[in-house]
Amino acid sequence: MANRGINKVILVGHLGQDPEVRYMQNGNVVANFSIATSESWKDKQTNETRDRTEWHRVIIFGKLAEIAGEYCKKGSQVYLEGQLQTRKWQDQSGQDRYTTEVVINPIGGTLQILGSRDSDSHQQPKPQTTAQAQHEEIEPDDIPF
Amino acid sequence: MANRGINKVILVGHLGQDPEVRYMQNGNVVANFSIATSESWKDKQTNETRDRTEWHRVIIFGKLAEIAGEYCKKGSQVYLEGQLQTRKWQDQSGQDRYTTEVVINPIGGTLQILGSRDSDSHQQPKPQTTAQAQHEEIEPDDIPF
Amino acid sequence: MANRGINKVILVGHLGQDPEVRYMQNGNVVANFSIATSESWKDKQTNETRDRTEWHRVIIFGKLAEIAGEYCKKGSQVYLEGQLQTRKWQDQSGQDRYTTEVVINPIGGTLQILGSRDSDSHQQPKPQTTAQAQHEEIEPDDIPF
Amino acid sequence: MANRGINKVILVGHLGQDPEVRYMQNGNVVANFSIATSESWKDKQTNETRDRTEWHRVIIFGKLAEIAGEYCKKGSQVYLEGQLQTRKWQDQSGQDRYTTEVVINPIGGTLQILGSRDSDSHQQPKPQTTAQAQHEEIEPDDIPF
DNA sequence: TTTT
DNA sequence: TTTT
Repeated sequence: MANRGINKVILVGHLGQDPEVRYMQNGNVVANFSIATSESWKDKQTNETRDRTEWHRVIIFGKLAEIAGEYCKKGSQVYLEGQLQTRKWQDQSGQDRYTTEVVINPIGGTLQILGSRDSDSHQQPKPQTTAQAQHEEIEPDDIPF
Repeated sequence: MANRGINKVILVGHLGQDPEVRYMQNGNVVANFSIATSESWKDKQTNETRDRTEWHRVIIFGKLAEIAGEYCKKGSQVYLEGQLQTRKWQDQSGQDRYTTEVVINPIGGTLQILGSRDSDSHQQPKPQTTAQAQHEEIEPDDIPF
Repeated sequence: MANRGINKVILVGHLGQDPEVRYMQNGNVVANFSIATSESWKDKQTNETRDRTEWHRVIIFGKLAEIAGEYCKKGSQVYLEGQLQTRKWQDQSGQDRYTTEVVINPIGGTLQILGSRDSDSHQQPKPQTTAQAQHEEIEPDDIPF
Repeated sequence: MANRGINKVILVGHLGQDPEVRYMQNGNVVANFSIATSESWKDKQTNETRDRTEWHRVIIFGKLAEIAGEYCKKGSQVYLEGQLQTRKWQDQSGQDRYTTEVVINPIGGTLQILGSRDSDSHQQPKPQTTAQAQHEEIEPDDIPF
């Protein structure tokens, strides 16, 4: 458990679709989704406003995957902390291909659902959906949000 | 402009009060507020749920201070990136005192207002208030949120 | 174990003194030290190079405290990840005082010793001393650096 | 210049090769290299120590690219902060391919060369080579490391 | 002093 | 595919 180096990704963005959750034979849970981060800037040459959206493939393991499955949906804004991982696979023609994903593990990873508070009127309080868990050993009744 | 070391703070929390904005004689703008971050956990000994809220003093300079003044208010949820700075001052009795603050400078600092989207019903879209600027040289009309 | 908000500090700097390590009656270990982060910049008015060093009080719990005690010393360069915590105490005159520290807990916290490689000549490779542990449950023989 | 979302990568690792630096016709500078981050852990099933090295493609623009070209080399340990970007390209057969890179821009990006201090003997202090620049507008003589 |  |  000694590491050499830091491999950390921090994203705040919106989910492009509902998470896909799979329950493994060994009890593990895995969730997948993509989230978008956008930036816009004014092009100094043309004086036009330009825009770029980046999509990030996110894969979550363990308790946070369950939380994602239950509380995140298409359009949810989340804060997450994970690490970069590039996976090798073969396409139909047998060629090597690589896909880079942001992996959120129970240890060191974080997921929080943001927002949930009506920003203009506070008259209608809603159930808070901000959530976080950082550890596999959490008991289900530990998730009070 | 060469640095030795990294001094970085990342916070997501809610403002405890409206930002206090001051316009300096030299045109600089400074904004102050405090934000709360909370964590709760189950005490393994007593089996009780416990809770701790941490308050952080935030001071913002430049364009981001103006944005804070205009778009942040008490209760707003924000993402911010700044650095730790401990300031020495004298109390009434002349004794040295120290206060640690999170300073957000135009270069390297970030402020984004989160949320603004109704998390349950998407029927009534609201004006987006998520915002960021990272650079002093931004023209006012560059802030489109 | 649900949290509201993110409270994260990332520092890279050098220790100002050897860590002070205390072993508690309950078996817990706590280490303290300060680390310096410096930045220098050219003052645009005076055209002089200016310099500022910031000192951060760090407190470490658990296995990472032991690692700090054994492998960090005055002058060591470290990467660390912790959270801000402001502690209230009373001075001799009974007045409330506050001290802000960077707390590194076994869960979510990180400590890595940097360097160890001669940056000028690569002829004499040295044993790598970069290290990290993020979890209390680490067995002692798991720390191979 | 308003952004929606946070896209941030923090890496500490060693360069796999000397940086490749290209000077563009318009005066821009671009540097490329890969850096490795490693983690090891004990497999709980087999009780064996396992190891995984992740390689990250890094691309740097502007002044930091020049710094990388001059001061980084194969084996250098660096701290860097950038953002994820996935680039689409066509392979020889015309098929779409995607490559994810960590992009370090002058604004918001950071590069620091770590180490430079002999970790075992402190008798012979060496010139500090830790360095950082965060801004395009830096004059060459601003880089004192 | 926030938020749920 | 998100969000404003």
